Amino acid sequence: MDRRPDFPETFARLKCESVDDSIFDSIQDKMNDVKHFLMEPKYDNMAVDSFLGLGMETMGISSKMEEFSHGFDFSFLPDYGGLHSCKTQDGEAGLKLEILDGFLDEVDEVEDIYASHDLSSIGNETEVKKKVSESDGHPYGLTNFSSESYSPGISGSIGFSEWSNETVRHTDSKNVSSGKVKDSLATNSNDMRCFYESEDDKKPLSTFIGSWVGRGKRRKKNFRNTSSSRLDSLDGTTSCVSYDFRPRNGPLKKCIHTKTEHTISDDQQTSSESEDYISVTNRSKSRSDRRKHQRMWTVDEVVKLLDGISHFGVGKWTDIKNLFFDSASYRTPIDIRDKWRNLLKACCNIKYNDEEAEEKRRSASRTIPKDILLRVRELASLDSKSLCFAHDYSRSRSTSNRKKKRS
DNA sequence: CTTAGGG
DNA sequence: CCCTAAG
Repeated sequence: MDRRPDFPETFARLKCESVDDSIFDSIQDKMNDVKHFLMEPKYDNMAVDSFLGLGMETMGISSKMEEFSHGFDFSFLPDYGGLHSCKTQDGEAGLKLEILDGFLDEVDEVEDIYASHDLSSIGNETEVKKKVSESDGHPYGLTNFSSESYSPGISGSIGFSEWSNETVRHTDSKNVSSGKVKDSLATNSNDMRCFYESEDDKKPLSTFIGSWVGRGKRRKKNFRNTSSSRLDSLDGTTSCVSYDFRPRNGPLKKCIHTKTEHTISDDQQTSSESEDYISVTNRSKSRSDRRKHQRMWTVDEVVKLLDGISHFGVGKWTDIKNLFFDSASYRTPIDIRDKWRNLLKACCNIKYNDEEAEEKRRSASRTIPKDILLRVRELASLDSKSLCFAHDYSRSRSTSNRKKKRS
């Protein structure tokens, strides 16, 4: 055996490092060597062996595990058992691959955080997506061309082709492969569904918060009748401090305040105590509490919404949700309907161009691309109810303007 | 259960 | 985003 003198130190150092994330960091270089194996399922065992062997061949060391592991304690690998069990059993190998996938997913999610944190940096987002699709071998390339790329297939018959051309620019016109894959995309609803599912994860940061706090329980009816109301909606099992990172003009400080108080009180307060807590803080937290679970709508989501409306029509919110937001469990049909309503309002602000609308456009609808607003208007013009709403909305707003001016 | 409307 | 009423 031809062990190099520095070899023990290498692993001694490795062992000394804390278990949580540093192990992965240490072996990440080695992982690059075997990355291509991870992409090919048929190399599962090889991949795991190479991964756990830490590229011994390249270090000039025998690849025999028995020899290699002699004298070294690999128990620092959390839950992995010894190396012996790792290398032979398929089930365990699968487990390791899952763990690896988990790591990669984490990388993916973190990058998504950065990507979606700022809507204006869509260019960066596509960059990130490219990187991810390169690094994990998952067909993430699908996300590189946005839903606009096939929207002519659905909405073209209604005449939004200029919209489609317009918006491709917003997402990923740079992607070289985009056109090629786009051609291979059939536009029937089945393929469309797959596409949207793969396109799911443009997650704003609060997505993860949402998945922690569990939207399902929140939807429980009559939960207000329970003694501790929403404080118990987390079921006392939360160990994560929820935090809302979405960009906002409002009092973020206040928001954090109430949330940390919640997490403190969740575990220990009895129901009567929390009742007192509610009565004390009800007034102060009522506003922020109401929108605690708010999640920013990404441009892509709005596009999906518009595609859905042009596909099913206004009012078919459940259908739109099922087909276009199936993977986005946090968007209920009601949420989608509300977003459409808000889009109509934003539309009115442009349509009726008075001073206040100008003001509002700068603040509220500033983040909405103009082509989206154009498309909203076109869709609204096809729907009588939307037209009524827009008309009523603008009228009520102008009357309130008049009242303001008189006083 | 789904949608519409108000908050 | 939440709640409620109506179909």
